[in-house]
Amino acid sequence: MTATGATASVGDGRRRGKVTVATIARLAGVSAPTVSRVINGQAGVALSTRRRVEAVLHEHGYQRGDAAAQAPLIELVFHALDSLWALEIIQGVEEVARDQKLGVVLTTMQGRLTPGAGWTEQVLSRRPMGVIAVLSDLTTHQQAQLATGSIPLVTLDPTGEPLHDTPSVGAANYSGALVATRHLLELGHRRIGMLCGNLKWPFCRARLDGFRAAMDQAGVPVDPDLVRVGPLYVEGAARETAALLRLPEPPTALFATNDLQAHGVYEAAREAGLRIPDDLSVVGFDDLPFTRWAGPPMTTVRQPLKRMGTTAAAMLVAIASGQAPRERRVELTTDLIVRQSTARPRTR
Amino acid sequence: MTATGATASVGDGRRRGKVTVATIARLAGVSAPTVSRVINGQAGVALSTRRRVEAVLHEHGYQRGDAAAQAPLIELVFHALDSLWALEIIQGVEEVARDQKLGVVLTTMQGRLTPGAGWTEQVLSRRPMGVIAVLSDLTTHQQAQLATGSIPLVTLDPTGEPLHDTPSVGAANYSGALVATRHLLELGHRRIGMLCGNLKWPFCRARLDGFRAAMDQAGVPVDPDLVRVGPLYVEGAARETAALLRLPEPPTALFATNDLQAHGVYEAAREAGLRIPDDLSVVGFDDLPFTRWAGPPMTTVRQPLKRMGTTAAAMLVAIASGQAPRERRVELTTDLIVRQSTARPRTR
DNA sequence: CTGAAAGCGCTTACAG
DNA sequence: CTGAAAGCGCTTACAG
Repeated sequence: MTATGATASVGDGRRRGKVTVATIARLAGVSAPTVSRVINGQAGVALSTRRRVEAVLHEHGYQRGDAAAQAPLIELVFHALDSLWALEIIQGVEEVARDQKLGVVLTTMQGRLTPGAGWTEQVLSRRPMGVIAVLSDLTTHQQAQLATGSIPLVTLDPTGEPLHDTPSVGAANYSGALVATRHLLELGHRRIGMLCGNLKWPFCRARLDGFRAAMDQAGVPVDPDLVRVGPLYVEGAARETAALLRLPEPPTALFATNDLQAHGVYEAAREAGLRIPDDLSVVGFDDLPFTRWAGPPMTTVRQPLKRMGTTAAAMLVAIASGQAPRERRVELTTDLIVRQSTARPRTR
Repeated sequence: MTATGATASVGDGRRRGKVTVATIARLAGVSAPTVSRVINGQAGVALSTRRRVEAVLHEHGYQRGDAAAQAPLIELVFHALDSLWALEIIQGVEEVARDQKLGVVLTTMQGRLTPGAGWTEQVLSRRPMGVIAVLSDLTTHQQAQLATGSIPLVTLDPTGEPLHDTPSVGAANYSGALVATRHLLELGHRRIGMLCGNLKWPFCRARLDGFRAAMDQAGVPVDPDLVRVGPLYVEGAARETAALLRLPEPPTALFATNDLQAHGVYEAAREAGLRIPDDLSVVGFDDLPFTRWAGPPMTTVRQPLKRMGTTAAAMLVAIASGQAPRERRVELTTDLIVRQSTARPRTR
C-alpha cells in the first residue's frame, strides 16, 4: 500500500492522476461496482466498507472520468418553508443561478434541522455544483459524503455549532438587536422585555446578547421574568406576550426575535385591549413585506435577506470554480426601520 | 430506414427516445465514430457528412447519453415569487416530490409570463420527469420542444388562453367570488365595489364574473365606476381604493381579487381615517396566513393552495408514468372565511 | 453485502 | 475521409 500510495501521490501536483473507479477499487481492496455504489450514494454497501472507500476517494481526490461530471445545479436546503423570509432568500439564490445558467433544486426539511436519510444520496446522484443549507445543518457524515463527492457547502444562518470549515453567510444580528433596544431605551422605556427563539441557534443567541448589551450599557437591569424563549411563530409569541401582560408590573416595550413573533405581540395586545404603540411598543426583526401594512406599521430591524441569498450563492459559485473563499463568514449589515409600533411609554 | 424507424418508435410507450450516438449514426447513415468526431469538432470529416450529421443531431435534440435517460426531477416554474401564495404551492409540490423521491427545480420568471430563451434548453438538458407552470404559460414552440423531449406539462392557474391539451389545476374562483359577494349583500351592502386583476387572466375574469353574478341575482346594479382593474399588489390597490373613497358616493364594501389587494384597501382606509369594518367592509381572496393577524383579521375566500400544489404534482407523476389524466382541468373548492373585516353598513 | 460478468455510450487507434 | 474493432470508465443485473 505504501508503494502504490506513493506512486499515486507523486504524480498529482497538477494532473489529476487519472484516478478511476478501478484505481480506487484496487486501493480500497474492493470491486469497481462497490466503489460505484459508494460514489452514487446507493444503498447496499456495509458501513465499514463505505467508510473505507470514502476515505480512499477523498484521499486521492477522485473525479469522475466521464464527461457530465457536474450538473449545472445548486441545491438549496431549507429548514422550513414557512415565511416570506424563505421566499426572499430563494429570490437571491435564483438571481445568481439565472446569471450562471444554473438550476436551483429546492428541498424543505419540514422543520427538521438535518436532511433526512435519503437526501444525501439524491444529492450525490444529481451531482450539483454545490449545496446551500439555510437555517439547517448537515450531520458530520453528510458533510463527509458531500466532501467525497467534491460538492462544496455554504450555510446561511447555520443552526448548531458553527462548522469548522464551512463558509457561512448571516446578518449582523448582534448589532441589529443592540440598535433596536437602544431605540426603545431612547424613547424612555425601562421595562423592556424580549421574546427569544431557541438559544441554541446562533442568530437567536446573538439577538438576545445584543439586547442585553444595550440594556447593560444604559445601566438598565434586565428583568429575567421579561425574557421569554419560544417558537418563532405568531401563536406562541402571542401566548408569551399575554403572560407578560398579566404580570403585576408588565413591560412597556417588547423586542421580538422576528417579525412573526412581533405579530404575535400585536395579537396579544389587541386581545388585552391595549393599543400599539400607546400602551405597548414593539420592535420586530426581518422587515418582511407585511410589516409595512400591519396595524400600525411595524418598527423592525431590516435584514437584507435577498442579498444574503445572492451572497451565499456567489460564494458557492466561487468555491466551486476553485477559488478559496475570501472569508469563512460573511455578515451583512442590518438597519433599524422606525415605523409606528414604537413610542414613548405612557407616563403613569 | 423505414423498418428501423418503425422499430424505434413502436417500443417507446414507456421508454423515452434515448438518442445515442449510435441512433444518430444510423439515422445519418454513417458510423458511430464519425458522429463522435462531429460532436467533438474533430477534423477529418467531409463537410457534407458533417452537415448531414449536424442536421440529424439537431433535429433529434441529441444529448450526451452517459447520464441517465430521465432525471428524477420536477421543474416548477413561477411567474413570480412574491407572495406567501407561491410558498404554499411550493410546499404542496415538495410534498409529492418527497414521497416520490423527486427533486424540485424552481425557476422564477421575474413577472414575465413566459420563460426566457435559454430556459427550454436547460430543461431539456436536465431531462426532468415533467414541468409544472404556475401562473405562466409556455409559448407554442416551447410546448413543442417539451413534447419532442416527451416531457409532460401541467399548468396551475394558467394565464393566457387555456391550452388545448394541457392539463391544469385551479380553484373554484367563480363560486368563491359569488359567495363572497353574497356575504356582503346579506350584510346589507348595496354599493359594493370590486378590485380586479388583469382580466386576460382567467382566474381574475372568473372572480369578476362571480361578483357580477351575485349582484345580478340580488337585483343590485353594478356601478361601473366601482369596478377597478389594477395589479395584484398592495400599493396599486391602495391607490385605487383611495380614488374610490373620494367618489361623491363611495362604496361601503369592497371585494378584492386577492389578499394583497385587500391589504391595500386596509392601508387606504387607514389613511382616509376610516375604520374597517365600521366604515368600510372588505373581503379578500386566498386566505394567506397574515390575513388572520391583520388589524382587524380579514374576511377572505380560502383557496387550498397547498393542495393545488399536491394535485398538480400528482397529476404530473401520473401522466409521466403513462396514465392518461383523469380530467383535463381540476378545480378545487374555495371557502368563505368570515372574520372581522366585514359588518353591516353604517346606517346613514 | 459483494463481485464476476455483461452492458452501455463514447472514443481511440488502425486499416483501407 | 471513413468504419470495424478494440478500449475506456462507469453501471447494471445477477448470483451467491
